[in-house]
Amino acid sequence: MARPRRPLLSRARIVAAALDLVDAEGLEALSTRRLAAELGVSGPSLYNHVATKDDLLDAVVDAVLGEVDLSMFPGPSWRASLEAWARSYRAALAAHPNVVPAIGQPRGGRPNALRLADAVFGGLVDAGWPRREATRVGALLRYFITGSALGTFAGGFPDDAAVYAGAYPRLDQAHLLAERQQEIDAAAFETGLTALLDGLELRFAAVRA
Amino acid sequence: MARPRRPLLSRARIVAAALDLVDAEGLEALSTRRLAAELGVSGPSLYNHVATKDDLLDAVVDAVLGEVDLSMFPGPSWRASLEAWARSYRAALAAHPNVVPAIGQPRGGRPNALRLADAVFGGLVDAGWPRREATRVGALLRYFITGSALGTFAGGFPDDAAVYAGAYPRLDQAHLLAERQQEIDAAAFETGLTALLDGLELRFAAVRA
DNA sequence: GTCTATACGGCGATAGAC
DNA sequence: GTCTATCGCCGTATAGAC
Repeated sequence: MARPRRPLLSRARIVAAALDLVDAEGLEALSTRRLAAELGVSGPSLYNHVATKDDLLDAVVDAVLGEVDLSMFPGPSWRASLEAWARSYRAALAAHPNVVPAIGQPRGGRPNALRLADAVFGGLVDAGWPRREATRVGALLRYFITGSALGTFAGGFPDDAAVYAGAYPRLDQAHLLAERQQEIDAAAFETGLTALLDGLELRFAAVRA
Repeated sequence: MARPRRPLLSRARIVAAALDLVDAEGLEALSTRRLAAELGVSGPSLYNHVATKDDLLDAVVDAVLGEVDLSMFPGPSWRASLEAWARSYRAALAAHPNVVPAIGQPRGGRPNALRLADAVFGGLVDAGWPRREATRVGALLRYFITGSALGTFAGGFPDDAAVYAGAYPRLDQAHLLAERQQEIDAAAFETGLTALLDGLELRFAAVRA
């Protein structure tokens, strides 16, 4: 084959297939040859639509960010909007746990990351937050949400807690069991989100006074 | 050369050299061949002391966690201890920014991660937090700190903000400049830490009542 | 402009000699 | 516990067919 009458590939199709592959088999399974095979095409063909593998990975991450619901902005209460957004953000990452480790290697050029920032910033400013404060609040919530996703979905303690018995006197076995980790993470996210929003309410009052 | 009379390598020496290499040239520069060359040895020799490259990377991350100061536990005030710990944690990550993206791929087996968890959990319990709450508080603070490090040290928006002019109506140019990002991140960390601790004080009062 | 085939250098990891 | 040799995979550059 040479040039087909209609293109077999497109950036969108490549990114979608890459996300499917990562979801199904993990980040390690994403190689250009493997992905090309999945698309019924030869390896180097991808490079007509994608600059490098890092570029592709960035696009995959951005596709996940594109699933974050932003319909809560604008809303009647900045607190309620932020809370809904945080849960929606976390849910999008939870839907693609294998992608989560890749959020650690950003290279810029993620349109949906900016779309998120724009919506949150705008919502906060409309609710009366000073612009500089709104920037910080958006960033700090993102820190908490992505950090939580990383802690939660990217693995953690090994299953065999007995190895550590005695070495860490304050931790009991419950902390070290992988099965327990999931419920700890869910509860920690909820507790942290509430604490963060409570603290931000205090700040909002102080900053408007 | 065959077997030397005294070992040329040790796990500790390998991990230290790997951390130096990553600090100096970034994560991508860390290959078994390159690291071996740095140690004056042949590539496969490393495998006598390290199981896989992932094992090595885990050990490098754990070495950074080993630099986190924990002397604030136990302390007179859980809030002050937590605040000092958060800053010390962030400082350790800031000292090794190139390692930060690797915290997203944990595989377990990081003794210093458990050492941190043990100290924080113990400090909170001693201060009167119920055990289940203390577990969550330790986790949620870790989320915020690591998420913040990732957002801060692992790169972000591209330098050329003009590209995005108009597409994201609520963001002004200040958000998009890389130089601004550092001060935004520092301020967001401080704001978030204060909000989190304020919110946790409310929770502490409620939980003890 | 979009595909194919081929090729290069580097990678993580193993096998076996000393 | 180190060496050398080697394997199979990787990202991707290049050249050519249509």
